[in-house]
Amino acid sequence: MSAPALYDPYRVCPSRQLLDRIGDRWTVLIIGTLEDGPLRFSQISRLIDGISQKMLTQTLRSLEADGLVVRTVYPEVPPHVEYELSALGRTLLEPLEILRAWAVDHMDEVATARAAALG
Amino acid sequence: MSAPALYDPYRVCPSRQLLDRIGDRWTVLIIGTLEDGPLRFSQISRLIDGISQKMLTQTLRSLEADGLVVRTVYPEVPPHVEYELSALGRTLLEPLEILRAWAVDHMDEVATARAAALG
DNA sequence: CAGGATCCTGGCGGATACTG
DNA sequence: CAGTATCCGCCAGGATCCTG
Repeated sequence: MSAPALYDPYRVCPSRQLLDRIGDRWTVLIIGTLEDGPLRFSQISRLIDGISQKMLTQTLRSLEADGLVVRTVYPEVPPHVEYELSALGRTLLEPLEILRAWAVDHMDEVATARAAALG
Repeated sequence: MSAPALYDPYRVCPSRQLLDRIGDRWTVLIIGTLEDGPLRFSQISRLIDGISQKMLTQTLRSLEADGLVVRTVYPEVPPHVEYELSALGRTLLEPLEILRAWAVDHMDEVATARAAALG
């Protein structure tokens, strides 16, 4: 790193970081499950069919590091860990809902266009 | 494909497709450049510093196939091709702006949390 | 000018096995 | 229960060269 990068996408606009955050395959799904309250690791795992435990752990850790999710460990045997949205994380729910609404309203048009593009 | 996939993320919720669409590194940036009107290939290329010509072509083709962008070829020499947002594409601007607003308002908190997570 | 075709690499993410 | 550790396939995406 002799010189600063001429092009650092993370400095172009702050929304780039957000898009990286929510663009991955699991983040939004996990946030969705936590919308109604705290859940345990195994509960999230069961709610999101198809997620590997590696990716669940990894994404939860990342969400925690970003301050979007709070992780609470109850010192019991067997272990009991709960995850819940932080105040910051909850502020993200509304933008995501708006995005979801757009998808519900327009993704059939996208699907139609895509199908037409093939024919 | 002897049996249908038990877990097809594309059927879980329509917003998954949208997130795949806008989650990649270039889609939103390209849509952003087209917000104020049609542009030529080389103009977009110059506005988005760091994009390879392969990814620009590929993403534009994909946006066109999804009906979000309209591609117009003017039969001239040298070639003249313009890209602009479709009506459908323009409806996506508002949700994206809301997301961008969230990023502007809160990404510093995320950055702070992330920094604290390291120490 | 606006791409098409190729080669190549990093790292996302799945599978599996093991642990306190 | 809630993870950690390891191996590995796949492909998004960059670099490069070529063309109508």
